[in-house]
Amino acid sequence: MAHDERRLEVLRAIVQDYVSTNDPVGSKALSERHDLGVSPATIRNDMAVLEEQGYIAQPHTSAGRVPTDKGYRLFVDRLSAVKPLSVAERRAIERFLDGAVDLHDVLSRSVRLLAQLTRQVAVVQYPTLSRSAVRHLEVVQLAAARLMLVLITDTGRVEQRVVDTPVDVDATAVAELRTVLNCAFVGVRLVDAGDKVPDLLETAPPQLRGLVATVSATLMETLVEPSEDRLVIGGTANLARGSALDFPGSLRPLLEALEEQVVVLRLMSQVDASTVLVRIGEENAHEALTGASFVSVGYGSDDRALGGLGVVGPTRMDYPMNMAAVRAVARYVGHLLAES
Amino acid sequence: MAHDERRLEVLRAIVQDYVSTNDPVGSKALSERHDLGVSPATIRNDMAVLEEQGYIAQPHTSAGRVPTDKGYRLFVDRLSAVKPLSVAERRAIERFLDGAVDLHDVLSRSVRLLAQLTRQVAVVQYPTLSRSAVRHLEVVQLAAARLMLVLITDTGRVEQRVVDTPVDVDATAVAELRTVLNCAFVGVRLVDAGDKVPDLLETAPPQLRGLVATVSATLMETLVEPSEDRLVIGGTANLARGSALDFPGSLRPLLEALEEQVVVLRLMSQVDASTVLVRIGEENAHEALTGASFVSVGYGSDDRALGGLGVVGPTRMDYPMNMAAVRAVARYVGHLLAES
DNA sequence: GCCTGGCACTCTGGCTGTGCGAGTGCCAGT
DNA sequence: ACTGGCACTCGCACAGCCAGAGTGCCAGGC
Repeated sequence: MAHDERRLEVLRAIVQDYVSTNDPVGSKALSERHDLGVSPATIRNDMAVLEEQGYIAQPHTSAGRVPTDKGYRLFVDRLSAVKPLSVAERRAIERFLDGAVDLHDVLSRSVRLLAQLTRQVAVVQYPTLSRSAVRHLEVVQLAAARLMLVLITDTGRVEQRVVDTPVDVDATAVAELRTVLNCAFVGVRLVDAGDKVPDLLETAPPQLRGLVATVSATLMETLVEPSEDRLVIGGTANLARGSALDFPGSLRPLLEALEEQVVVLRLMSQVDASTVLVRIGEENAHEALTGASFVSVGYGSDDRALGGLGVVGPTRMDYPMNMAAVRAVARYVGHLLAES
Repeated sequence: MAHDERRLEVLRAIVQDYVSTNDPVGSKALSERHDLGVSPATIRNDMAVLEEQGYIAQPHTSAGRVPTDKGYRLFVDRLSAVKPLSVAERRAIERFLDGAVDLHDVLSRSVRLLAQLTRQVAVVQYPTLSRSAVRHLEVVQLAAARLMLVLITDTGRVEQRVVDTPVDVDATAVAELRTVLNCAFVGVRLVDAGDKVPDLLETAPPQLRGLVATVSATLMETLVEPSEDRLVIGGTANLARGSALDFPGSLRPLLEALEEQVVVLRLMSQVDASTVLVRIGEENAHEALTGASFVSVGYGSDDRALGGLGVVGPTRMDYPMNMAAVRAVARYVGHLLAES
């Protein structure tokens, strides 16, 4: 039916206009700015139907219409083509990210880049420990009965813990411990490392068993506890751009939620590397994120997502652009981490 | 002269009232809320003088008076006693910071703590690399001609760099390199490490010289470049509390300045561990910080400041409270880092 | 049956004018 | 040197009003 089709076209036009102007859009303005081939009156009828179906709403009687969350959802699912980035933008990404010296550098550059590209708040998750593998384990002796354990993952993360041992340890024991640990764990996914500990206790030379037992307790704690999934956040200044308009009350709850991290981390955990995940307004099921949308995707080599990254902004955002930017940056970060 | 003294008393009263109520304070309100022993009319005369001297100003004719930056300065320098924290607060600090497992954990807990305590934006600097000493240097072989260098400082910072070598390296060379580097650098302040490199080149076994040369170039870069002085920032949500009132335009410039980090780092570089540094409004000589004050202090064992921490808030802040909190947290962080 | 132009209606936002209250500065008196 | 009194100045809040934008509905045309 040409009928329904035009109605969708009207919805698309409303979303586009509203996103770019930030004014509720009326039937007259619509017919002027878009070639819908029908008069404002007809558009009004369509709008009435769209409103009844819950895709748009009017803030006040006699103001224009505004897309609802449901309207944005339809737009994202059916009406928007992901627009490819311009060559200049691609080049900017490369220029910006090349030359990063370590993991933290890669991630903090990414966050700045993403914030700049999208003019939204950018969020980048550190590679999840559980999905990384051990590249190296280092044991440093700090004192007679105090060791420092340094874990280096294949994604470049470095984690350290201090361990107090019940008895003094001598230098050769430290060296042996290092060898034993590395033989046992290098190349092993952290998620599988737990299973290896019992074996290790059996196969280790007798004189090391006590030490290994002490150390592996701490190790397990470091590896298994996924609590420390860290986030880098940037571009919060972008929130204060159209603030009063976009976030009704204040942006405080949103800023708080971002700092809490836990909300964002939960979202990130649902992400995979192949499709861009969009959460719109109420869909986030979190009070502070009312009025906010979340565009995210996993990064990592094709088979497994090491972590996620994305942007947070008002529901009134340019979805195609944000989705494109997020995906492009994620791809590039994935490559960078794969080759280092 | 009892005259001048009372005038200062009036200024103090104005600052206190204004900070707590956020309303310009008038002569009548002053005489009611404080025991100044004189009538409003007299206070008016004093206020006229204070205004002439530039300590206070009135936003509009016939509104009360508001302290100027100069007024706050005088208040901080001469009129305020640093109020000691309550026992409960001290205990809260301990409870909050104990149990931190590594450097990042200590600092991010501190930032949260400080933000909560002061209800301002909190800023904590990572221990400056140049003032730290080498605890351990680790060399990990990633591939035949690719090494990873891991630097661990006595403050718990870990820095890593990947080095590509011109020729393949074998495992024994890696082990020797590790030994050589550690013998040479462990315990050395990073700021002094540069001088050691030439010696190292001479004393190293001949077959290692090439490798040492390659590696030390990267090493120098890591050590000397102080670019990577990192910051942890938290509590930005507190900016959005009284926002409209405290930061006239919007908080965007302030948020941008905080994310830039460079402005804050410059301030941090002036900090030492013994005195709390307060920068008020215009004193910051940075446009974005107009209307903002900065309270900071160095942390570290007594002799040297490892880094700085502080809070940023509106000039209209409770200086004594903030100064006390900042100092207390800095002390505690200093202890924690010293003993680890 | 769908689209269109016209019309009456509603509601918000901005503008103006007014009165009130808060606060000041000055002056004369103690 | 301090105090009480007084006239004056503004900003703010409130009410009333007007204009503009946008809608819904209806009757007529293709």
